[in-house]
Amino acid sequence: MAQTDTVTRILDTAEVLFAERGFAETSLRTITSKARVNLAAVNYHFGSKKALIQAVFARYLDPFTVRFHHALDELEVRHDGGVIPLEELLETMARTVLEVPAEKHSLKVFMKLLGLAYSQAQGHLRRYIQDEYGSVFTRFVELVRRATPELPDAERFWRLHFVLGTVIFTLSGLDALRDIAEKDYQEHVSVRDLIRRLRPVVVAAMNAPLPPSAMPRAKAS
Amino acid sequence: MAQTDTVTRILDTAEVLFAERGFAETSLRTITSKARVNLAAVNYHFGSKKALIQAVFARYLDPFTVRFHHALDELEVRHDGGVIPLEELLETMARTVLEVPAEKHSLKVFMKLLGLAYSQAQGHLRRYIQDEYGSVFTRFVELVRRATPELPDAERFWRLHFVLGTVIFTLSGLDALRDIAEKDYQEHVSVRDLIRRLRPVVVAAMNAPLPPSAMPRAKAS
DNA sequence: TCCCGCTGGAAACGGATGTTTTAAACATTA
DNA sequence: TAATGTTTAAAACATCCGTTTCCAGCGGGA
Repeated sequence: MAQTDTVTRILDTAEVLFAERGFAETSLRTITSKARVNLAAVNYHFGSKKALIQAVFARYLDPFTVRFHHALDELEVRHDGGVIPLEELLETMARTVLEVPAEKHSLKVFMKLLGLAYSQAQGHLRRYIQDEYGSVFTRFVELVRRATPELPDAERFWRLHFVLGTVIFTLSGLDALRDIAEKDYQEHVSVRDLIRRLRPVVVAAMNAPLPPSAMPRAKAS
Repeated sequence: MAQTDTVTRILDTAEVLFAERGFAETSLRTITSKARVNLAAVNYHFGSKKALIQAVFARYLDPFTVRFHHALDELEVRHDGGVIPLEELLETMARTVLEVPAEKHSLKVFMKLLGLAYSQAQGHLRRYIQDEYGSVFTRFVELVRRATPELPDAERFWRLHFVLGTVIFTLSGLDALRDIAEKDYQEHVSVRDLIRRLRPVVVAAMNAPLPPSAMPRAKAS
């Protein structure tokens, strides 16, 4: 290893550039020149650009999943197998998301990447994340199910994705929004401020009254 | 004009391809060949690829803004200059969004495009939309302000973007989500179903209790 | 000492991209 | 008819892209 490992220098540079411009708009030449490594190094170490993209995500998601699993284990123990309140579940998730990048990466970058993973077509990425990290999400959803027994399954499914949209959308577009907010309201917002604002909104969204059932033909149950 | 105008044939093809794969991932050659139009036609009629992208958005946003302005005019008249309830404002916006593409374009495409406009870096697009259509949004925000006087300005700003995230995120990723939902819950969801589900959630989110003030120095409130 | 596997550097490969140009046909209108 | 705007065709342009190749250095093990 030189001063810092070539591999990590590539990853550090790539994640920032990807977050700023997207995947297709970031060339390997831009990455390698800004990282001061050889162009061939990416294909040598990762094999391809797609693999680089996945590696960037893995560096965030791998520690996230183990931490989140641990946090959920702890939560289940503390509640003795009983139902865990929704607020605690959301709180735990938020805390874990905050902890992981705090170690040495940027939360902003992490969120932008998540936003990109959803919006950019990049089929391979969605599949990779689904296959590699789907199980944590499944476990979380099951716990949320027990915490909100009054919600029909389909309704809970959609609401979870509603709030997922809120979080990813807001945090991934944070810079632009923050600029407007600071200009108009002379108020500096940190990511933690945002999460504090997010909490009551998310809880209220999950607990909103059910919509009028508009099934074409009502059927029993 | 031939069978259908070359310009509209380009726009029709481009908007679908852009929505499916994103801007950078869609080449002019793909567009023109699928539209059965000459490659040079795009640069002849629009000048550049950037201008094509903006034209695709303009075809949706131009009729949207005039309709939305009219709807807001009507709403203000009906309430005699008084305060318009939040529910009616949201309802009006939803109705307008639904009406515009219904004429001859796809709502799904429209929503995917909006999602792309936010997520894809494409600085020029965000600037174009902001400059060209910012005023309607400003007017809407001002009406929402009067409808929610108890909300601090900054809080309302963030909550509006929270729900904006929910809507755009959900509707732009609709296809993927719908596939999962139908598989897991044997339930077909139309866009209108989704909006029905969205309404109580959005209202609850806007009316959520204020977060604990975490200002560095607490001030009486 | 020789050899081998790993890393780095420079260059080139093959292909795709946005754009421009030149040319000829076609349609519409004055 | 003449002029004008539109469309097609084919080719070339200049870049930029991801990827591959070749070779020089380097390390430690035989």
